[in-house]
Amino acid sequence: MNESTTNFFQDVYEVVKLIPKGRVTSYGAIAGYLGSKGKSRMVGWAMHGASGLDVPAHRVLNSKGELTGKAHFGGDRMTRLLESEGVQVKNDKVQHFKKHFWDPSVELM
DNA sequence: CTCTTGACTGAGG
DNA sequence: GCCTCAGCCAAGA
Repeated sequence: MNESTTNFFQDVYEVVKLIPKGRVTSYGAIAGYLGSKGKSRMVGWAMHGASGLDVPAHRVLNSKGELTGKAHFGGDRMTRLLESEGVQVKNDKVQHFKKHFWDPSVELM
């Protein structure tokens, strides 16, 4: 495995694991915290590979607070997980997104 | 090796 | 609020 690319994926997993219960963040926020925000798609791809790992990918949403990755969890699994953590989800979108938002570049400093 | 796709984002119309 | 475009880069066909 190449260190350049694989490290990014591992870093993403680590950051996602640090997301507190009942909090959510965005692909772009993680990408921006690690390197360039343009890598937001790679964060999404990292989540694709996070399936089966101990990574709360359901806490990672797009910039609008929508559950874009919900389809990859199978049905409403992602929605249920978020609601069970105290996050209100309506029409595949997180309510009070700004309130639940967890920014690694701020929280982790 | 080339081309397309995609769990994204911000800017512009 | 919706559509389009450009930038980002890995994986699959």
